This record gives sequence, C-alpha cells and structure tokens, in this order.
Amino acid sequence: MGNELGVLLTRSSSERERWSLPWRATQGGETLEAAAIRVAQDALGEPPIWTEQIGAFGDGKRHPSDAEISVAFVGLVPHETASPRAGYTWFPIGDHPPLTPRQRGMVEMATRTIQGRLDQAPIAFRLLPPTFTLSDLQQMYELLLGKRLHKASFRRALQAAWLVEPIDEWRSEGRGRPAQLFRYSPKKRRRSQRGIRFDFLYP
Amino acid sequence: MGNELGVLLTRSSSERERWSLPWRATQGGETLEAAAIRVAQDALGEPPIWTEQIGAFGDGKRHPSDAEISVAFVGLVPHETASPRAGYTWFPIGDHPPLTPRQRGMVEMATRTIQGRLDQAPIAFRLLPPTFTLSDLQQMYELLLGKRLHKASFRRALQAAWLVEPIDEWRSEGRGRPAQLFRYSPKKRRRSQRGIRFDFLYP
DNA sequence: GACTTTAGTCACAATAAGTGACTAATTCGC
DNA sequence: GCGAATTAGTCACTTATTGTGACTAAAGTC
Repeated sequence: MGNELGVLLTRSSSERERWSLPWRATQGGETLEAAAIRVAQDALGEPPIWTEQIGAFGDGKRHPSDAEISVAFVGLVPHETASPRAGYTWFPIGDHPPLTPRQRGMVEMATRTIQGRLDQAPIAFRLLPPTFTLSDLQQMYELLLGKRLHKASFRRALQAAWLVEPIDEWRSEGRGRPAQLFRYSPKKRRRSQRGIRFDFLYP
Repeated sequence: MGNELGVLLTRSSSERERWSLPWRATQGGETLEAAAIRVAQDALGEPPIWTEQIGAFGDGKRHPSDAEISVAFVGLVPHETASPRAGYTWFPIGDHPPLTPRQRGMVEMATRTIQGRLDQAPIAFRLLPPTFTLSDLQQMYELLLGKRLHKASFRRALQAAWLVEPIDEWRSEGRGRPAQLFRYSPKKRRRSQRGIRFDFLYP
C-alpha cells in the first residue's frame, strides 16, 4: 500500500466470514454526513479530511442492517495517520475481499466520486503535509486518479490554476537534485470557472 | 414556458398555502428509483425519459413527511406531453414559489445534475422526437444548459462525437431555408479517439 | 570525473474552442 | 417577379489548451 487507494473493511457482524464496509445506524437529530464522519472516526480515531455522499441505496433486497435504505459516503484519510482500530483492515482498492454487489457498486462509485471532485476540491492538498514538493503532489494525483500524469503538463495546469506557491525551502531526497517545497495557497486571481484538468500520460 | 426548464410543484398537504416538490413514501420491496418514477407518473401520467438520484437528505430537522430521511431524484419529461394532473403545476425553474431551504437546494442540485450528465447520457435526444433538426437539438441543449451556444461550435462538437446521422428528409418551418432532419445514432465509429470532453478511455 | 537519479523547464506539434462572415434556400410584402 | 427578411448550413481564421520529447540543473554514487 502507499501508492494505491485503499478501502477499509470490517468483518460482517452477521457472517464472520464476510467482509463489509463499515456502517452504523443514524442517531436522531444527526446529519447524515455527521453520522458518516463518526463511522470513520470510530474506525480510525480521526475524521476524514474530506467526505461526500455517494447516494442512497434501497431496493427491498439485502441490506447491511435491517434498515429500509442505506446512505453511502466516501471519505479520505492520509495513509500515514490512518491506523485502523481492532476489527478494521485496509485493503488495496483493486484487490479486496468479495463484497455484496451493492457494496461493490459503492466502492466503485466512491472512486469515481473522488476522481470527479479532484479538480473542484483541495482533496489532494489535504492528504499531504502543509509543505510538499511538486513531485509529491503529482504522485498524490496519480494515486487518486489511478493513472500516470505527464510532468510538464501537470505543472502547467497547476500554474494556470494558481493553487500553490513556492516557499524558500528545498528538500533533498537522497540522490538527485533537491526539490523546492510548495504550499497550498489558492489565489484570488480570478478562479477559472472550469475545473483543472491535468494532462494524462499515455503509456 | 417552452424555452426554459420547469419544475413541477404541488400544494403541500399540511399547509395549503405552501408549494412543495412532489413526494411519496416508499413501498416495501421497491427500488428507490422505481418509487421516484411512480411519483412522476402519478403527477404526469407518464414516466420521465431519464431519472437520476440527487442524494439523501436528513438532518433531524424539517422533513416533507415525517420520514427520517428523504431521497431526492431528478427526472425529465418533454414539455409537450407533460400535462400535469390536478394539484400539480409547472413553474419556470428560475421563478417558482418559495420553497423550504432544503427543497431549494434540491432544485438547484437537480439542474446541476442535468447539466453534468448532458454530455454523458442521451438526455437531449430523448426529449426530442426521433427525427429533429440540428436547430431543434441546439435549442434543447440551450434550454437544458440555460445558456446560448454558438452554432458552428455546436455542430462541430456534434460531428466530433458521432452522435447524429442525417436522413434524407427536410422540414420547412415557415420562412427560411428548410432544415435537414437528423436522427440519434450514437458512435457508428469507434468512440474514444480522445474524443469528447471527458473521454479519457485508454487501454 | 563519469554516471545515475531526480527536479525543473522549454519548445513545438496537435487538438480543440471561440467567433464572424459567408453562402443557400425558402417565405413575405409589394 | 423581385428584393428584403429569415432560417440553415459551412468556412476560415484566431486563440487557447493539451500532448510530448528533449533539454538543462543539481545532487549522490562509484
């Protein structure tokens, strides 16, 4: 792990052989999103750096609980600080234990949601420390998108979006030229209405 | 009406002075989407040509009904055939009676959902008759997007997407040169030659 | 010092988008 | 009949965005 998205699973409460997405029932007077954040917090000890609703599912068939419908959320946490509590395990999103069809759909829609929001919310930046190199940032985007990006295009798009600003520090990472550190600093400089699109590197 | 999106409202069952989005409780063993389609069908006599879930809402505060959470859907029907039954009324989406904040949010998210799906699903084509002129099609896109499009660009994009095919018929619409009729006939050629906007499909 | 490795930039080609002006075919008023 | 008005359809040109390889820079390794 570390260069791929992961999904956090827990053993199903009914059938111990089965894995399932973490869930819980809502408590009265609580926002759905607040409930989702608590699910993550109970599993990881900290709230996600970003959450978004995926959708509501309910077709009268199998449910994780006995609830009429279930509302799924996706959230992201940086891998370093995300040590799961007992009963929870990270799996690579491309290679996880079998899930029910509905939960598989949720996982798939989750990655699509992430990738769709990537150019509209500062998701990648919150997954990194406050200062980072552009290579760090590019690798984070590649991890989240699941594909390689072209270096020059990535930086060009980044510059056009006025999202980062260099600071006067460099970091030497063993061999190779030291990289300049940057920080997230979205400029008021008329933000373009359209999202940022990075150039993909076709292998 | 006729050149703007409309929203179908009904008088609230509790307070007769208030308008609200049509709704109903789910019946057991029914998909959420099926329930949504039935809501539309009860109001209009026909199912929408396209439906999509907007999201689930539930924060312990005001609900349309007494349900814990409500799941909102958006659907589209062509205006010509969409004659509302008693108790339902169309309003221009830019000028409708006051709604609760949550329902206002639903309406707003509905238009964003439509516009986001417009280039991924054949929404516009299903709102038109099987054969149509390119001007018809452009007007439909303009209606759905809420903005004017440039004729030449629109046709160029259409051609690049291989979505329509001309048939050997022309329609004279009063004054002006007769327009050739087209029909929806998607991707006769391979689809993803780095084609339309969001097509990053590569092996 | 030559070689490897990572960072960072440049230049150019290819594609796509924005836009006005042009031609074509019809109806309308007279 | 004939020109103005009206709608359809296309072209050409400009500008912006994206794809891509090659280049320079600064470190470590041997």
